[in-house]
This record gives sequence, structure tokens and C-alpha cells, in this order.
Amino acid sequence: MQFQQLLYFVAVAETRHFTRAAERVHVSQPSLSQQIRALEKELGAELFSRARGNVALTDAGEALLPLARRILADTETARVEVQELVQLRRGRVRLGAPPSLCTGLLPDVLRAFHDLHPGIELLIEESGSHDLVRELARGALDLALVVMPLPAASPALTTVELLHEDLVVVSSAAAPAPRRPVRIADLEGEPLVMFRHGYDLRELTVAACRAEGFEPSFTVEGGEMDAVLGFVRAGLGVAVVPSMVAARARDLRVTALARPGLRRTIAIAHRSDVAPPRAARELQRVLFSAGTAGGATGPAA
Amino acid sequence: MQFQQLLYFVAVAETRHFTRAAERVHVSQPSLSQQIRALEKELGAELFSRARGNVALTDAGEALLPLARRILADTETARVEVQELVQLRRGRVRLGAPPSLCTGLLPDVLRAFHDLHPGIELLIEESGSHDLVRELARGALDLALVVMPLPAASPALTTVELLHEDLVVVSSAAAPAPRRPVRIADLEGEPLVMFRHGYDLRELTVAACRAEGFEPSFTVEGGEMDAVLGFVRAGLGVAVVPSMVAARARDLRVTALARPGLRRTIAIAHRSDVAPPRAARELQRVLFSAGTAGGATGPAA
DNA sequence: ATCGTGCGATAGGCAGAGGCTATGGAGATC
DNA sequence: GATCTCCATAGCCTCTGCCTATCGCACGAT
Repeated sequence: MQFQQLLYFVAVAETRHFTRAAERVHVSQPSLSQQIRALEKELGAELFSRARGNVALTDAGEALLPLARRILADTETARVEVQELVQLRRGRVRLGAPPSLCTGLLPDVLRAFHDLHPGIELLIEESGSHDLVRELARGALDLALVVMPLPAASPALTTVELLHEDLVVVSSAAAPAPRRPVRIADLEGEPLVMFRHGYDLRELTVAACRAEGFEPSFTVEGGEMDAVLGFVRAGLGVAVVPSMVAARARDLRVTALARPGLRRTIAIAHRSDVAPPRAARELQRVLFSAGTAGGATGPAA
Repeated sequence: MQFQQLLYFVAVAETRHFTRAAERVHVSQPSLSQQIRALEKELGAELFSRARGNVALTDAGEALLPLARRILADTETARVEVQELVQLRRGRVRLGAPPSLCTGLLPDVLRAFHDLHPGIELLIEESGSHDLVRELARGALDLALVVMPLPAASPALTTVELLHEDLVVVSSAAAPAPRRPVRIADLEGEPLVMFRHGYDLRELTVAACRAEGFEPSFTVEGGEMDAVLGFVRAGLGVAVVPSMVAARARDLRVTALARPGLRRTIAIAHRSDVAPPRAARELQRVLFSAGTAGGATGPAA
């Protein structure tokens, strides 16, 4: 049994006419007759009574017709469904990202992506890089934005650098302006508002201070991104955040760090062994065009 | 898209293994790979992610799988349904027959047929030959038992003689026994119980009397078969009926007609231009074996 | 590090299936 | 009775699907 045979069969059933059915399916009449015969032979039953000038379904033909129609409709559905995935009219991307990027980069990028492909479902997992790497490996995520370098002993992931973010110091607009530009060493003794454990920014900042030979002092610690910014706004201290996040908090004073400053590298990661779904690759593309077009520094040359 | 490709696709999806899938569907592994590739190319999307040692469905594959399963299940159903018709496990016969045969021949034959093929639906249309011929031509009946010869101007029907029935005279067991054997001429003046118009038996009997030069006289006329027998039983007169019917009315006196007597020829008719359904052909076969095995005379040599 | 092993992809050849054109033959039509 | 319509048949060609043989690659064991 073959799809063409069913197609021809339905055409004959509907036209009650071999020659016209052949025209409809764009084959010669003998080819159509031959295929109908082959189908009848395989099923072991005549499907049409070929009375002169009056082709009619036999009982076997009547039994086959609805199933043939359904099979053909299903094949069409299959084609359409796959096409919708291919053409990004439907689909799903499971994207992991650290909180700082969810606040800074993602809103605009996801908005742009959604405008391009409104049929694609976007699932965001907001976690530290460590968790994201694990979820990627499990197959629970298609893509993740991660802070480089990845934790040691990472599973086989492919990473592509997306952008470098400069870190800046934010402080309350009401407080006295700090010296500009701020050096890391200037943060010694400075009251800091610090993220909870798990933020890459925390590890990065603390490591930088230790490299300068001091332990940073926290007035408040443990909050998420929004809370940290709120504490800073309330004058509880200053915080080190990505420039992209600082740019969005317009009522805070933003001070750059003195060279060489602090920067972190954001990369897009996915499993090396399986190609991400079409929609995920498209999101990756949009992320890159946004990354290079936006204010942050693009990937290293 | 082809059925085999879907079959191979489902096999790979279920085994997650090209080589084992190829074994399962009894083709070589390259052939299977090639067909999967062809399917992927036609659909324009990868269906499997071929990670080393871990073949997995892509999103397109996930979308296709349920439809592929359903399509394959439908083809199997189609095969089975047609087979059931072919093997007479299912089906329908629309049989027309005159009342005398519905009373005489059919009960036993239909019982035998039903025992052979309990899944076949039997629809009986009880009418005069004239109506039956019309219904056959319309396609409302598959087969009809008709009294020969057919009415003039019959549409293109194929008839096969089934049996010759002798007509006999039945009379009340309580009434005085008629002379034996009765001649047609003896019916002159004899009170007759006569069927309603439309019975072939009526036309046949009246024609026979007229051929002898007299008009038959009816005490009661217009009843169906059962009513006529009842009137005879009640002593209202005698009636001319087929021997097969008379044999079933055991409380009536049955008297043969003197040679050459009266007989009628029963034939099986169907449209010449379309072959009857399988079940109808089978009923035809059973009718013949019953006709030759039963008490009546078989078809003319 | 090297080799063996398992697995999917690739190459090349063969046979069959399905398509086409041309033609046959049986009813219907004028 | 000539013609027309329409489905079946015949013969040929191409393309496809299957096969065997082999490659390439990653992984595991030695």
C-alpha cells in the first residue's frame, strides 16, 4: 500500500471517473489504472465496479474510503506540523540565564525575538551558571547564557562568547559621589550591598577584592538583583553590577571602575552532542545580533 | 513521504538505534539510513539527533511520531477491514424475493447462510417481481429471486435459473377431498382463494384458467400468503400455491395438478453491469446448493 | 598512546516499480 | 454502422530502493 495509491483511489472515488481522476492527480490514465489494480490486488478485493460509464465503489471500496481520506489528511498534517517548526511559527526554547542577564540583556532580546516569532514559546530558567550547566547536560534546557569560564568538570558543552560586560559601581544618587573612577582598592572598607550566594557577580567581586589584598565588607547581603539595587537606592551602600544593569537603574549614580576594571564574559552554551532545536538556534542568532548591536562590548576578536 | 519511511522512522524512534531498527524492519542498515535521510530531506527538518551512542528525536521528530504511528495503524485497520469483507466476516446482502419464496424457500436458506456467516447482515425486501426488478436496477438490492420470465422491458439484468416449482392445489382438510389429480379445468366453478394483485402466482393461475377457456371464480381475494392459507384452512375455498409452501402447511390437504400441471421458474437476478458484493455472491452460492439439495426441482439442464 | 569495536554514513551496482506513449476493445451515441 | 468515450493492455524507459562493501569516527580497553 502506498500513499499515491490511496491518493489515486480517493480521486477515482470522488470523480467516479478514471480519466478525470488521472488528470486531477496529474498522471496518465494508464498509470492510475495500474496503481488502482495494484492496490486491489494487494488488498485482495475489487475497490471499484467498472460498469460502463458508471464507476462505483464496491463495499470494500466503501470501507477503505474513509480510512484513505484520514491517512492522507494525516500526512498533510504531518507535513504542516514539521513545516511550522522549521519556519519558526511554532516551537519552544528553554533558555537558562543568570539573574543579572535576565534583568539586563534578556528583556529587550526576548521582546525582539517574540516580535519576530510570536508562535514560539519561551521558557526561562533563572539560575547560577552552575545549575544551568547541569540542566543543559540533563537536556532540560536547550540553551543557556553562562558566565565564562565555566565551572571545572563541566560536561561536553559548546560555548560561544557572546559579549563582555564591564562591571561598574552603583551608589545612591543622594549619597556623596565617590571618587571617579573608582579603583578596586577603593572598595576596601566601603559598605557594599552584596548578592546572595550563587551569583557569579558575588564570586567575581569578592575574588577581585581578595586579589587586592582585602576582604570586602557587606552592609547587606543575600538579596536578588532587584533587592540589591533597592538597598543601594536606599543608601545602604554601593554595589558592583554589570553596566547593562546599571544603565537601567536611572536613579542610581553609576561610576566606572578604573582600568583595568572588572569585566565578565558571557557565552551561549549548548550540549555538544545534539544540535539545538531550530527555534533555539534562531534565538542564538538573535542574541548575537543584539549583543553586537547593543551598548556592551561584543565577543573578543 | 512513503509508508516504509514512516515505518522505519517509528522503528528508529522506538529503538533509538539505527542498526537495531534495521533488523526490526528487516532491511539493511544503510537502506534504513537512506530512507530516514530521504524523509528528513522531504520534510526539510532533521528528525533525529545522531549523537554518538544516543540517537534521539528532535522536536520535528517528536511532532511527527504520533502522526506516523496513527497513519501506520490506519493502514493496518484498512487492511483488516477489507479482509473482513473478503472473508465474509462482515458485510451485507440486500435480497429481494416474492412473498411465496419468503415463506417457502428463504427461511431455511437464510438460516444456513447465517450459520455460515453470522457477521453478514441480511436485508430482505418482499415484493412482486416487477418491483424487485426496479429496485435491482436502482442499486437498492444486490440480488433478487424472481419468477421467470421477467417482465418485458427489464433493465440489463443477469438471471440464472435456480429451480422449478410445481404448483399444487391446497384445500381444507375438513372439506371433501377433490378428485386426484386435479386438472386445471376442474377449477372451473371451484371456489378459489386468491392472492392480492402483484403476486406472480395470481397472474400465473388466472392465465392458466383462461388458457383452458374459463374465468376462475374467487370467494376471497386480496390476501397475502399467510392469509390465503388461513382462508383455505377455514374452508373458504381452495388455492393454487407452490408445492414448497404447501409442504409447510401440514394441516391442509395437498393435491397435485394433473400433468402437465403448472410450474414456475425461479431465478436469481442481479445487475449485469456491476458484480454483486462478495457476500451477495456467497448467498447466491448457498441458494444454489439449497435449491439443488432441497425437494424442488433444480434448474433446467 | 594505540588498537579494537560499534555504529552510522557513503559508494556503487542491480533489479524492480512506476511512469509514459501507443494501442486495443467494448458500450454508448448520432 | 461509423464514431466517440473510456478503461485496459503492451512495451519501453527511468528512477528509486535495496543490497554489499567500505569508510570515518568516537569510545573503551589494553
